[in-house]
Amino acid sequence: MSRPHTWKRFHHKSRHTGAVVGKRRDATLDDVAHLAGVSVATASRVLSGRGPASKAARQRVASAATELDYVPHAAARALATRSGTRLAVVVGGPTAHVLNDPYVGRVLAATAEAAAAREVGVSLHWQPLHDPAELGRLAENRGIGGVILVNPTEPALAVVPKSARVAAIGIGTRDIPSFEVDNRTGTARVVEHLLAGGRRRVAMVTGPSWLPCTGRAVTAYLRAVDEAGAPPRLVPGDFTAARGEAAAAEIMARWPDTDAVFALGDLSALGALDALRRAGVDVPGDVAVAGFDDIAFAALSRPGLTTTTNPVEDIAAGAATAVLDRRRSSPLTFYPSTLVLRESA
Amino acid sequence: MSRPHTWKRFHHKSRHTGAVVGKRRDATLDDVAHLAGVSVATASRVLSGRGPASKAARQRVASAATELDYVPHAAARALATRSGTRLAVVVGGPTAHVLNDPYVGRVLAATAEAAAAREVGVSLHWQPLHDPAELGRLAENRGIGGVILVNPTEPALAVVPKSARVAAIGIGTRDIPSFEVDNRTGTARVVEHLLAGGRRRVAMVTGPSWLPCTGRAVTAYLRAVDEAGAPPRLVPGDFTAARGEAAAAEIMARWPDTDAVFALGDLSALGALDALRRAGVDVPGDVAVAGFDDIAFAALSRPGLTTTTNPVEDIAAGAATAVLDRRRSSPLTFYPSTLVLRESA
DNA sequence: TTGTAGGCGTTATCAA
DNA sequence: TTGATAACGCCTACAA
Repeated sequence: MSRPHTWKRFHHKSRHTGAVVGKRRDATLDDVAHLAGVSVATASRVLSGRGPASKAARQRVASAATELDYVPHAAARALATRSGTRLAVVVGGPTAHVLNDPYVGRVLAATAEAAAAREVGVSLHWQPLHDPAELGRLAENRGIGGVILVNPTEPALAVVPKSARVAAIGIGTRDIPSFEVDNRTGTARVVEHLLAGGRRRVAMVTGPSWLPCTGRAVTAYLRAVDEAGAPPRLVPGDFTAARGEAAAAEIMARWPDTDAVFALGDLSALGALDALRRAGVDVPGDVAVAGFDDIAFAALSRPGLTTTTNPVEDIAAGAATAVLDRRRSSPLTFYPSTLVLRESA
Repeated sequence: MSRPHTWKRFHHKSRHTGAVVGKRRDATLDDVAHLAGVSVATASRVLSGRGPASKAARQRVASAATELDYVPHAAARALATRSGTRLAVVVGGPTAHVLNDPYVGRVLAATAEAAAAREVGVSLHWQPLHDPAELGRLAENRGIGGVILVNPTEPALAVVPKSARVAAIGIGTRDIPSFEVDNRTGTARVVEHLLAGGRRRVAMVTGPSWLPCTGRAVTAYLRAVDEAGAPPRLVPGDFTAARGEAAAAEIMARWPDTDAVFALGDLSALGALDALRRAGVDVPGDVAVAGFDDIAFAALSRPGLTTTTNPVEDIAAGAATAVLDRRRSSPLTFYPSTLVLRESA
């Protein structure tokens, strides 16, 4: 209970008054253990939550820790536990330019917040399509405690070691839990809304074909129009505004009687909307336009863009906490996509 | 040169062929040292770049390291060197909502990329205005190797320990190097462009008053209009589209002969543009509108928004590398703001 | 210029 | 349930 050697008592209550205080050594596990009158081993068990500890010990260690304002040293813990010190966010895409996508920014910010709460950092990486070598190297990196795959491709999923702590957004496998926008339902809602508004010939501008979620949305679209006895009208897209413009022109040339355009991705929808209006088409009078994602500008465009809003931050946070807490989560978690009605449809 | 004990030779060339390989222990400094035939100390000196080492040793260690595909264990290094394992991005603002700002996403993504190259992670934090206590705690956290302050306030700057490795974006001090958009020049360019286009009564919608860069831009605006003999017309703003709308109404009510509106922040500019058009004002015929920042939607709006583009990613990367490399950089680095001409002005 | 050895702060093993 | 003690992988006096 008492130490044979003198112990430099460590105590600094209410340090953070806003003023710059003299730099003092931060509290260490030793400090906590001594203040609580137990061994470091016991203190460690209590604070890390693993291993046995008596009610009494648990109590004393806990109060000692708060008393000393103890914060575990992340690096030391990572070293001892071989757990890695950061969470890698790996984004699949044709070029490194995807890292500048606002969507990636949202995912990264939410991930970083969740990670910060657990004393871990985040790093950002680009995963070239069809070249998963870099991903393998990343997953093996000892500094990396977990990986969040954003829009991975099949080959990328295949190369991730089964041992790694991984979650995915966009598509997963049996071994890799994934956190998804329920864009099947989201798409259905949009198409149903268009049909309910009296539109009978609804065309769809898809997303890039390599993106798994594109397939799910297309399927949902085809099913919805089929059930309504409406003709399927598909045009490939890539989420860009430019492609949306071209797609709209293509649609009106090929099927002049089209009365609604649904684009997977708001940028494409806005591009289509713009192209239609420039061509003298009244939106939503002649043709309704709807998008997907509810980016900030959807509310700012004139007319406002009817679209679907997705809880990207929740999804990213879910994936991050699943990885960080090593939770064995269900292989597939869907987050609801909600229709947002504006003037365009 | 030779070890007394048997050494489990560690060697795994070309592991990363894309296939899932059997998990093998990663190369450690010991492995490198042995392969190079030197002590760990020497290997460490060579690889960390500090301390003396003979040409020969340097050479052998280097090739051994690449041969073994050696990557330093970030946690171990951080532990030994007390350097921290992640970079904190701290964003000042009225509410935690600022963390969802696309601008923050850009900064974070660029920072995370720069950090990833140095085996460190990034975490994201909100700094409430006028309550720097949390910042002090953060700067003391042993896990944090550096701090990047985004739009800090004066009290926040004051509380950062001088010892900490800190850089700022938005405003700095003598001790805290800052990396800035040259929005004085940027503002001048915009106003000059408006004047050159024949506009004589240019109103400005400012940014939030607590933001230091707002002051710089306002000063530049006042100077530019003064030099042209034009009347100063200032209306407070907060970067939001809603405020831009209200500001436009305010401007036209107060100074009906205004022929140009310059808003600090594209969202406000777009809001103003929208309000003007709804009020039957022709843009740019009657009134020109210009913004600042060149957000994605500036190009998508109709008419396209004339604005200024800023190298946010470069700025963030500059701040990050300055902190990570412990570079003693000049106290103030400006990045150019470039005029982007579109239809609105 | 080099090597030996002692931390850095936690966790985990193994007796007690 | 507890407490020594040996890792964990790297850095760095210090001595050679």
